Amino acid sequence: MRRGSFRTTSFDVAALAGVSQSAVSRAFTPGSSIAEETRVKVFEAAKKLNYVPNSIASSLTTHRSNIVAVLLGNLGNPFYVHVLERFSQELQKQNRHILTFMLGEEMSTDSAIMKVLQYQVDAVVVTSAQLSTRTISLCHDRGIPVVLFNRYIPNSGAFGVRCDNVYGGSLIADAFLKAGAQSFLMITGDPNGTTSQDRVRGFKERLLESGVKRDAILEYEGQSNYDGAKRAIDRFMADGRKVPDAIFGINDIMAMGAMDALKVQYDLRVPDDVMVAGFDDIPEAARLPYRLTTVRQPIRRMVSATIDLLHLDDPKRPIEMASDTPIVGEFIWRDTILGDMPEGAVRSVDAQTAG
Amino acid sequence: MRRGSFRTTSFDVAALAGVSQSAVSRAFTPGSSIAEETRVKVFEAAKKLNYVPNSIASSLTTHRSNIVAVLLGNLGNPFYVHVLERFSQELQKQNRHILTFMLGEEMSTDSAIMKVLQYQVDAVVVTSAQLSTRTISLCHDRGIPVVLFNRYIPNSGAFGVRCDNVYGGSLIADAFLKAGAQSFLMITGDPNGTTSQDRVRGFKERLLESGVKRDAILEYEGQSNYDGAKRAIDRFMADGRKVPDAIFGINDIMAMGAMDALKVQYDLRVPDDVMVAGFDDIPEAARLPYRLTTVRQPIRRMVSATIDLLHLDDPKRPIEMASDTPIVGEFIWRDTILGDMPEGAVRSVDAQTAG
DNA sequence: TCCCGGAATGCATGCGCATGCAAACGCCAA
DNA sequence: TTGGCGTTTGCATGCGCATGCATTCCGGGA
Repeated sequence: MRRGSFRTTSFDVAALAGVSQSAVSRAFTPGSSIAEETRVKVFEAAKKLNYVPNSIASSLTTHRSNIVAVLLGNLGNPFYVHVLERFSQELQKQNRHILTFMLGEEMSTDSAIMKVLQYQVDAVVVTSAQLSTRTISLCHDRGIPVVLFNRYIPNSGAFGVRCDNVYGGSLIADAFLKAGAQSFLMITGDPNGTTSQDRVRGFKERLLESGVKRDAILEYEGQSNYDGAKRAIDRFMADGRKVPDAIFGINDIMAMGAMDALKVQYDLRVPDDVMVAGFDDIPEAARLPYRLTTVRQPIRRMVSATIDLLHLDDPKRPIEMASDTPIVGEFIWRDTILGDMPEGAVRSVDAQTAG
Repeated sequence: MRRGSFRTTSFDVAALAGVSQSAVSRAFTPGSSIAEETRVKVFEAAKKLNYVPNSIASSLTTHRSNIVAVLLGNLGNPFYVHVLERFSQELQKQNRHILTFMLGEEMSTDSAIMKVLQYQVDAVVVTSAQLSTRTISLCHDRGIPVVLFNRYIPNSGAFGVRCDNVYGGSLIADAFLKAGAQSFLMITGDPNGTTSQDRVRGFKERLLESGVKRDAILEYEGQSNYDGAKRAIDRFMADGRKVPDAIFGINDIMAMGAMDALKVQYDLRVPDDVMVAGFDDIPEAARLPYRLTTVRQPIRRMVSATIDLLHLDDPKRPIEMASDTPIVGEFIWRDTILGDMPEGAVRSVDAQTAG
């Protein structure tokens, strides 16, 4: 525990530079009142001693940690991997960093939030997870903004950033209808997630509106990942159902799982034997064997919007209820639906850039 | 800034419980000397006030943050996504959490390490990134263990946890040879990474030993992700090369990219027209359209070994040089190499469990 | 020459908790 | 009843830095 070699503090630097500890602190604090000359002296001394300011100590006085907690529920869906990557890049630009919490059997959302409070993070982003309203107010009481990414909690007063899933679902329905589909299968994910619910609703309602009969629309549920979709298709086939004209995978990774199962196991051609569409436009959906028609969730814009809502630069601002205006996603036309591109769609050869 | 409602401290709890602040602190510190009765009183008061201990303040005195920094270079390779997930789960079991650093153009490894030092993390795990030996000793000087995951730095005195990549490469070579391949293409990744280098070396040396002529082994380099491999194949084809008997993708995601390009763009059948193998055994490699023959990196074991090396529970222990014994991976036999399974291989229908 | 104002600096203190030390307490044996 | 020991408790202090306030310094204007 020798001082000086083991744990260098601002006092050590101050001594070497011949200034006070406050000066050292000021030298490392942008915008504080210090002469350029002094700053240079301090930096030189700091360099000699390999001094790095201790942000733990700094957080204790400033009440800012420059850490944002991100709760992740399902990295089995690459969408959230791209989201995480994007968040990290954006925040790092602002000299902020991410404390990750992987939710799962061993870590519920609420227990994660308790950890989050301990760590005095500046804000919390929640993706693919349920959250109780009580938990949210626990954060708000401490002045910690919480933003829900890609979901919302009805009647909770807490909103978030998301894509217009209902509208997106209806776009897929339109495209299938235009291509002449008459029987439909939805492969859905977590039934408690508003994301899946809304997409289903938008899709189904549009079909029904257009005169499709209720029993021409089937719904199979699976875990929200590749294998979940594959298994849903297996169950569908095992039930002896007739192959539908069109399958809507509630998200791209599930659409991909379904598509592979159909092609490899059941020897069906896409889109000739069965059409497929997904949702998200993850970069993987643009890959050669898929070329999946989908609705793009604009990751970059959504992440930026989320970070804006965090008010990281303006912590004293009271936490407001974000306006609940979903972002409208683009319809991305690729190769898994027959016929011509509908009006308003985008023909996309390339993947959405995640990086 | 009203006290009590806005920022509840151990003093507030102490007051309500009718004990001293120390008692509150002890109540929340496992193993400290406190009567059960007192602990209960404290917990009750804490609950009433929604008190959560401030781990920033606690870290300041204990010099332990229970945070581990993980530097990630390339989430474009799902291998590292699975690794991150696994690390997070393992550490969360120990009540520790991950501060992520995404390396890239805007964040070099060395600048990430500077941040890491600021945050007083308990340890650092580095994946898919170069690291200067000076940087490593900067951490060691502060008593922060650094473990390299899946790479090593020759002659640096710093080791890490990795798979025996040379041996793994030779296993692939053997399998190709046994299947009668005579011409070979390697799709390689980052030429500075020891991982890619070692796999290439093991593969190539075994081929040369077995009498394959040097000009029957080609090497095309690409970015270490799906598209990088696809583009490498495109270049290979554009160069007018004859399709080789066997292609070794230096990791699974590149093998998958290569395979898709071959099948979809060049209408080749795998393994009939060209055999393919990868490395890692990411869960994606087991998917239906790939069924990729590969060498498994045992993620769970590797992550556990890494965490052990961190000595998180025993911080005073001097940082030792880890023994540089690479873990031997299993050869996973699936469908992308012709003929029979070589001795010692494992026939694997299922994916490696990442979770 | 003197005075005033702004910039730069240092001093002292507090952020919230952990912990060494001493005091207080309870219990049992003598 | 008393002494002694082990267990609990509280007090006081420090972790490393940020910051309000007082002080010093310096230059320019009168």
